[in-house]
Amino acid sequence: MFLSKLITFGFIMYEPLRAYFSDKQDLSDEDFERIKAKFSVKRLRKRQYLLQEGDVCNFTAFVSKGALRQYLVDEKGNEHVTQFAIENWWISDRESLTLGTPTQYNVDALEDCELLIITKADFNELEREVPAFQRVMNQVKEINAIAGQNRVVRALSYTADEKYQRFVEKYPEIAQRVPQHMIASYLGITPETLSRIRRKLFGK
Amino acid sequence: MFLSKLITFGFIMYEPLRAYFSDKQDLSDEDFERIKAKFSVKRLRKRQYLLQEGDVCNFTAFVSKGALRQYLVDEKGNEHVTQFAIENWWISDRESLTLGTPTQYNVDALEDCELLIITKADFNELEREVPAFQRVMNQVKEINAIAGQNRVVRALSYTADEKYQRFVEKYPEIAQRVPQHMIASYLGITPETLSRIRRKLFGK
DNA sequence: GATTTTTATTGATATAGATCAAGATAATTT
DNA sequence: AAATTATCTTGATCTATATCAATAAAAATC
Repeated sequence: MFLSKLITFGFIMYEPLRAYFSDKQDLSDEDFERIKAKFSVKRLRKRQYLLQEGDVCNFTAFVSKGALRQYLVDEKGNEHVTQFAIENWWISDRESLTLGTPTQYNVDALEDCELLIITKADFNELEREVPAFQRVMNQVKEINAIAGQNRVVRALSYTADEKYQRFVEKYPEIAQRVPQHMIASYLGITPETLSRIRRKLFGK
Repeated sequence: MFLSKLITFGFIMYEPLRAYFSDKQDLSDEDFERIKAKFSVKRLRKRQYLLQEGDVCNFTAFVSKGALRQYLVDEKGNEHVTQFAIENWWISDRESLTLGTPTQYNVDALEDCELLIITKADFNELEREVPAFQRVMNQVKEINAIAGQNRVVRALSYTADEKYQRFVEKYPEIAQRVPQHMIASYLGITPETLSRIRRKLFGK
């Protein structure tokens, strides 16, 4: 029993992170140990917050299991989902993290989650001292920048059903795993409209 | 006459770039010389293209004078402006640049421009070898990532006049300098709608 | 397993913003 | 300076999507 717990915490939990890095960079065991040492395990129950509006975000989280959403509440009280995160995604608020300002977002768990958390200071240290870490994170930032640019284009120029279809193509797993009304919110349309789009697309 | 030309090309042209870097980092003359050596001057007449759909983008441009727009043409033939760039902005297509894929964008000059161009290879070299350059460019990327995230939120949750008002607040100079219908396009609204919004805002 | 709570569907109506069309300015080009 | 081209405005209409309201079904909680 004691052994199995050791295995769980000392090994299994970090496997998705190792796989993630190994996939993108040749990674020595030594480098991975230095990376791993900076991450701590955090479990989150469904509905729990990882971050709440007004907090200063001083961490970045890697999702090793589960699903979360980032959203904000506007002046009229409407929620807008800005991001989803499932296994092998990173979640944080870059604006709050970089500038040290209170975040405008909430991040909560849509399922029970297992996260690997690294503080801002440790993240910066790894970037400076472990080149493999820096290279992988630069890749991630690059990919995110590109995706963000494309997302703006789609948000501004696509109709509601084009947006939904592109979303399903791009993120089929998320499309099945999270509530429809949250996808509607992410796409900037109402749940009723999304329901009608789906009826039209998938026959009766 | 010969002297003045030397001054123009050897010195004046690069001043905006030096000021830009000095403003963000303590910069030795030596570092700036290494940076400067990698940039070449390019002049562009109004309406000329810097980049066209289908090209592979292998450069990044710093605007030392003038104004440009990036836009794409969708399947229905509609133009969508995705970005403006004026003095002290960078313009490129990160997706094409990073992935080596043909760009989906066009970039053209809205006024006569003076640009400082650096190739992808030279850019990467400077990032590796001049830490001050790397730090400044990381800052730029960070700021762009944050701005991009906020832009998505605004695109999805703001009404047409909220979008326009935020744009004018955020980019008052661009708002005055570029044609209205291009701003409309950038905001994802029609020129007619923007005209009506302005009438409402600025009285008769 | 009964009761809340969350999620999805459907219909009726309203509305922000698009589209179409025409004319008026303003800026470029010849 | 005349002619062409680009830009902006205004009105009339249309349409995609929102809003409001009710119900149903599924999931979570007691």
